[in-house]
Amino acid sequence: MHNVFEALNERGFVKQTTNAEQVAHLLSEGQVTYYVGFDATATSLHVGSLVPIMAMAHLQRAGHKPIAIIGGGTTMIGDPTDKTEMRPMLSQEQIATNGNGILAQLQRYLNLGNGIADLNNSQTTSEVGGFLNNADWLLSVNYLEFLRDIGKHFRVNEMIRAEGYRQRLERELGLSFLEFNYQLLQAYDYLCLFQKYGCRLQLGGDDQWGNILAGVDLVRRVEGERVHAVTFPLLTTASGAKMGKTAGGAVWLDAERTSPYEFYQYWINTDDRDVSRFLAYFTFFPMDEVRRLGSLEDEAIREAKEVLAYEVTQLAHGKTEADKAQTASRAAFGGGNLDDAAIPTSAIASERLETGIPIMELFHEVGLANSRSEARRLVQQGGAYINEIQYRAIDTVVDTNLLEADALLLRAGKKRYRRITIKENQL
RNA sequence: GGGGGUAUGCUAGAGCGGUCAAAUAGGGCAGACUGUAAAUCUGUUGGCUAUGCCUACGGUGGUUCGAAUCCAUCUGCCCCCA
Repeated sequence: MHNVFEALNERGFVKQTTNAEQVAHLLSEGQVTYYVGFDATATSLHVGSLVPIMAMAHLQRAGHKPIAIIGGGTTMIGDPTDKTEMRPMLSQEQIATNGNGILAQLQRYLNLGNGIADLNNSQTTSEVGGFLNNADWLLSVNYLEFLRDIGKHFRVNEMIRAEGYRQRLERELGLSFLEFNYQLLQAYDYLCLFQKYGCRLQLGGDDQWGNILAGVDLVRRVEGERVHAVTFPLLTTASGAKMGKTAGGAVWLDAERTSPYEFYQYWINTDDRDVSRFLAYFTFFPMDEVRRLGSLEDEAIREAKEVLAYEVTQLAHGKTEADKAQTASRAAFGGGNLDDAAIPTSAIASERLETGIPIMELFHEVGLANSRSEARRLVQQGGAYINEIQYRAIDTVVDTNLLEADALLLRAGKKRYRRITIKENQL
């Protein structure tokens, strides 16, 4: 086994470790079971989760065994690190549903075994990996036992020294007892995973460092064993924005929420300064290649962006979708024709077009504007195009005269396209 | 348990009882310039059947010709004391 830890480090995945040498040693000695926790608040992960996912994938490729857990139990509490708001409490069914969606996405990158998608019955992991819900062990926890067996290992004065909590306290934000306990539960997860599956390495975002360390300590105190932790740097784009956020909200891995085309576009629009980092994180290219692409400058860097976008899209959605997205993208921005483009399409009843649809209404209806007023502004400001012809009159009515090959190509601003097809009269 | 403070649009944050759909900044969107980048400049940024109408300034109820602005009460959050 070559040294995966070095590889991860080189790619920028490592922010903090319990002890770099020991972690490297551990990973070079034999198969290591490692785990990462994922948020189960939605049915889909978004691109922010790609960092842990890719790190897990690198480790699995090196022969180690991944366990992904979703926080069915911890979601019911709310993580204090998420300072802005308490996470919504979700029902167990909801979490299970979300979990299934998330598992499907993880499986594109990892082999988590099979037969464990059923979260009601997830207490097993296969040879290659596993997917667990921490509700399995947290829900049955007895408060008094928990205090006695787990709680006694935590020192409050130590806990409040942790950055996350300290900030909360110093900035006078307040911290509920409920939130305060989050750390114990997360630590308990690690202990359970160590006991049942021999898990010896936990990975997570750097904001989780305190919680993860608590788990490391707990295992040492209860079992007298040394387990490890590695955190990832928290990604922001060069312009300071949170990774994976765009105007339309988060960039999801689910094709239903974020189409492969939009997904591709997100990566194409990467800030120049981020290209090389992102190639290291989000593709499997050897570092030599990453460095080569990352060193491109000025216009040539678009080549690197295209490679990045294609690769990431292919990983998330498969080759077919990636090809389609790339073709569509090239056509839309390279001047080619758009006929076979994978541009989001909406259908409109033919009779409505015969009557004529006010342009504002059309743009609003297909989702290129959030309201008619917004559509009106779009038109007035010269951002509305139909078949690449700009329309600035708000009283424009779209009817069958504008059809080209039985379709309309709408464009809002420079980048957002929507194809309109005709739907025959409804039955 | 007692006392005090605060609650505004996506966010932060102004706001004399009328001229407040609400200053300003950030963010978003559009335009110009570009490389589908960044930076910069300009415009715009609640909704609608649109020179007017509706909904909004934590909830409810009052005072008033008129309230985001005053009063009462409820709720949330914060601070001090216990």
